[in-house]
Parts: sequence; structure tokens; C-alpha cells
Amino acid sequence: MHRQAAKSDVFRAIADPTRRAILEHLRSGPAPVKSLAAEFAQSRPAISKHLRILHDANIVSEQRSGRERIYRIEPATLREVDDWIGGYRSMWQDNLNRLKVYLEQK
Amino acid sequence: MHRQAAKSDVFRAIADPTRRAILEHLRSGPAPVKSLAAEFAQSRPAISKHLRILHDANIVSEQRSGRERIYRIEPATLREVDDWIGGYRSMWQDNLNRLKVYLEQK
DNA sequence: ATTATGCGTATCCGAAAGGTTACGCGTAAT
DNA sequence: ATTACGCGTAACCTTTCGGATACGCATAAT
Repeated sequence: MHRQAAKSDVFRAIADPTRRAILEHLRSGPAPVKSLAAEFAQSRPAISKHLRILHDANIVSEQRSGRERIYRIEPATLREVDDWIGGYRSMWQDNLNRLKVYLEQK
Repeated sequence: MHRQAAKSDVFRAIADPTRRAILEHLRSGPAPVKSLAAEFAQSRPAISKHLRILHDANIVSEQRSGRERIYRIEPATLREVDDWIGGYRSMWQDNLNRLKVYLEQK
């Protein structure tokens, strides 16, 4: 019934537009903090904080390399979002459902 | 780069577990505030506030009926989330992508 | 006409979010 | 050995969030 919101929730993590933008950048491949931060008008520590949240939510993984830290998307976790939205997908795809809505509105 | 931060964002709206639970209830059909509020340990005004946020984000629609207000899921808006996640779906489905990840990690 | 219901809104409050600057620690470069 | 660099974290501040309670307005019921 009630969902356990872990201390780091995926939905919360992707709620912020900056974090979604970070993910978009990572879609084309892993990247260190500096190169990510260069894409935004925010300070580097701010991006680091966003990365920490994404990391806590297991949406990205971290790999140290020298003095850099390479971040990479961890797609498996995003699947949770896909599963959730999947529960509603039929509502705009399923024709039977449209009939149902139609009848409800009468 | 990309701005769209409407005053009411879908991702922000679904970030809260209570609001996702409300949507889950509405999945089985439209409902008035009172019956929704009965399902939670929170006050009725709190649920009203959540509904307002969902409504502002166009995830639910409102229909007045006497002194009640009936809320109903508006699936089309959730499609935005589906489209977003769609951009990442290939990362856990596509075999070529797995190869890419494999090579990157070497 | 009066009373009871359903619901939104206003106000208030503590906690969390999201940003900044200052700093320190390892690693790389000179 | 020094200096420069990349990055995380701490401290701080302001804004937003998510609750609660108090209230008022329509509509329904009596």
C-alpha cells in the first residue's frame, strides 16, 4: 500500500531539471565533474551535489581515475521509472480504456 | 540550453510519494477529495494541496459536481514522462548499447 | 430557515532543497 | 619540492515543500 521512500528516491532525483540535464549529457558517455560543470551556469560544487544525489539514487555510478571522478549512467535504476509509468501507459494506448473513460464521463 | 521550467512541472509533481499514491487511487476511476483523503493519514487540506499541484501540472482534471469536486487522471500529460524515459530505454534494452558500455569500461 | 457537508484557501511552522563561498586533501605537473 | 588542478565537504543562506489548524463559502439535507 504505502511505498517506502528510501532515503534516496529515484523520482525525487529526476525531479530537478539540472539533474535531468546532467543525465542528458551523460547519455553520450561517461564524464568527469569538470566537463559536466562547464555546461551549466552553476558552480562546480553545485554540480557535485547534484551528482551525489544521482549517485545515492543509483542513477549514476562513480569511478575514480587519478584526480578525476568519472560519472556514468546506470540505466538499470531508471527502469524503475519506466515500470511505474508502464502502469499508466494503457490509459492512453488502450482502446478499451478510452471507452471506459468515455462511459465514465457520461 | 533547454528551458521549459513551467511553473508546474510534471516531474516535480510525481516526485512526491503521496501524490503518486493519489494517482494510483485514481487509476481505478475518478474520485472526490473526501474519498481520496480517507486513504491517507494526512489531513484533507493536505490532500487538496497535493491535488492542486497535480492539477496545475495537468496530470489530473477537476470536475465540480454539487459540493463535490471530482478528480480524474489526465493520461496525456504523463506521456511526457514516458517520452523522457524513452530516451534512456535503449540503454538497458539495446544490445549494441551494452557492447558500447562494455567497451567504455575497458 | 437552519444545520451539516465538502472543499478551497490563508496562515503558520519546521524541514528539506538548492545555491554560494571557503577550505582541505590527494594527484599531476613543473 | 613546489605549484597547479580536480574534486568533495562544511558552513551558511534563502526559498520551497509538505504538513497542521482555522476559517469561509456553496451546496445539500432537515
